[in-house]
Amino acid sequence: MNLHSHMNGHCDDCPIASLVLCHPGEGAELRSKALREAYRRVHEGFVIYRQGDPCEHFFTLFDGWAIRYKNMSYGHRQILSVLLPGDPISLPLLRSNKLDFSVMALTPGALCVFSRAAMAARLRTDPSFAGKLEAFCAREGRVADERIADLARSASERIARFILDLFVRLRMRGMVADGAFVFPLRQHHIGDALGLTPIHVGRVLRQLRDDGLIEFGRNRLVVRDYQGLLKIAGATEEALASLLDL
Amino acid sequence: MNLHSHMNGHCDDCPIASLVLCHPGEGAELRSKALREAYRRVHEGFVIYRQGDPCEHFFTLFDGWAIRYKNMSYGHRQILSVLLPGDPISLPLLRSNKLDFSVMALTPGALCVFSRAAMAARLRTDPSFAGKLEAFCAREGRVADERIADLARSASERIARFILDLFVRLRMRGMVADGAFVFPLRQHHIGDALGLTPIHVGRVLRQLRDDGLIEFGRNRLVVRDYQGLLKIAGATEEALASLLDL
DNA sequence: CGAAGACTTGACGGCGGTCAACATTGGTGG
DNA sequence: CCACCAATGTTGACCGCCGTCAAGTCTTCG
Repeated sequence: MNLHSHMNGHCDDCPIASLVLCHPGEGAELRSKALREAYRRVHEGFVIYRQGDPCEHFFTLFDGWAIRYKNMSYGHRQILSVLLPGDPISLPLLRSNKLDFSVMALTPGALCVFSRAAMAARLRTDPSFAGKLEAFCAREGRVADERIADLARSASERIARFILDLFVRLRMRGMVADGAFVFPLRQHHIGDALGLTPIHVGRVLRQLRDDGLIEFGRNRLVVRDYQGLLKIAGATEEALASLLDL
Repeated sequence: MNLHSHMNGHCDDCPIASLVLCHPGEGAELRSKALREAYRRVHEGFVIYRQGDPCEHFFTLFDGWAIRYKNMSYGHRQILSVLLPGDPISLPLLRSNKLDFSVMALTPGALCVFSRAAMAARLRTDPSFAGKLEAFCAREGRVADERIADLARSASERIARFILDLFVRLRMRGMVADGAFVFPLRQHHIGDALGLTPIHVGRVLRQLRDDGLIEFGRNRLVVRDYQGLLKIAGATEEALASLLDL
């Protein structure tokens, strides 16, 4: 069975229901509130949303990887977060039709598309949805605070954390097998996310590989020594996990 | 008239009503929803909330400066944001009774204290309050994204931005006269906020002063060349202002 | 007057940025 | 099948921003 069979299905059958904000919930009454307007495949490099454009839709990334980024003064771009299957493209889209950042697909993938107006209406009438939205907002706040704390961390701490964050989030989604997962990011993406040059990212990754902590090849990364990475990151397993709780 | 006369007043008479989340709004019906349970003065250094403690209250900082910070591995602390009069101590307190950071008063000040349960109830029954909360959340998200973008900025860019942010926020509150404002932060606070050492903060501040962009003395800072600071920060006046829109 | 805290200054060193050359890979068209 | 090119990653040399350490000044406060 292909993931994309979801295209024709109802939200009730969503294979990642437990991860997403948009799931209508249990019960016949709620089921009628499955508001998905469209299922849309996107190709690698597709700009899902462009900074400043008006937009009347809300999206959940159903499949593939995406980045949320800002264009900075003189060409540089800052990656604000990496989006994985199940992540909302942007919670603020529920309230505003314009955003301060862009979102781009990094791999072929798929979106579930909702009407902003319908989501706003559901927010008013469905208390459990409102509560879920609050939980998602709170989590985004915790994650953002941790990124701000990166300001005082060294390159290797930032990179170890970055890898661990993706590792844990992918593991929640069942996308890790024996420490290994698909890894479509280039070194310049890691640099753009962490404020480092791709060259220095390469140096640190090489060091981590030489020390036996990770392995990587084309489009693939393996976490070989989880505890060792945690130590370099200056983090604990519990701290990492609680960041992502809802 | 002393600011603290608010202690005895009703939220209707709040002098910073336009800035705050907690204001009950217009009309007799809404006025009855002024939920403030207490007005509490705090001294310099008072820990308003300690990371991880359970808490059944929600707070608005009514007067004074405060910092929101995390204790990091080995003694260092990361300042996540500087709170000014009118700012909520923490929006996530509306949903969770435990937070991942602490909040401390930097100067003598005052809090308006609310019951979390009562605020949650108001959130369910008052759509305009829910909308206002969404707006505050969205703004915090924009501000956090800008801090994350600091990862790729130099020390002087970060510091210029930091000063401009405080300048604009204080000006909104009528706390700037002729470019000058009270500035209770020490250099080590700026360092803890931006991931720099206090020594290097001192170097950059001295440079900014020597170039005629700012002046500073004990507990006071003057923005002498707003445009020059904007240029160093790599920002525009509009970008700074729109960050803070509601 | 003594002590603690904040700021300044100078010397030194390392982390990470910059630049250039080169290897490798994958995609495209001949 | 091969030539070509673009994108990615690797390596090495060099350097500058910023961290570290230490000494000294000034203010504030007990």
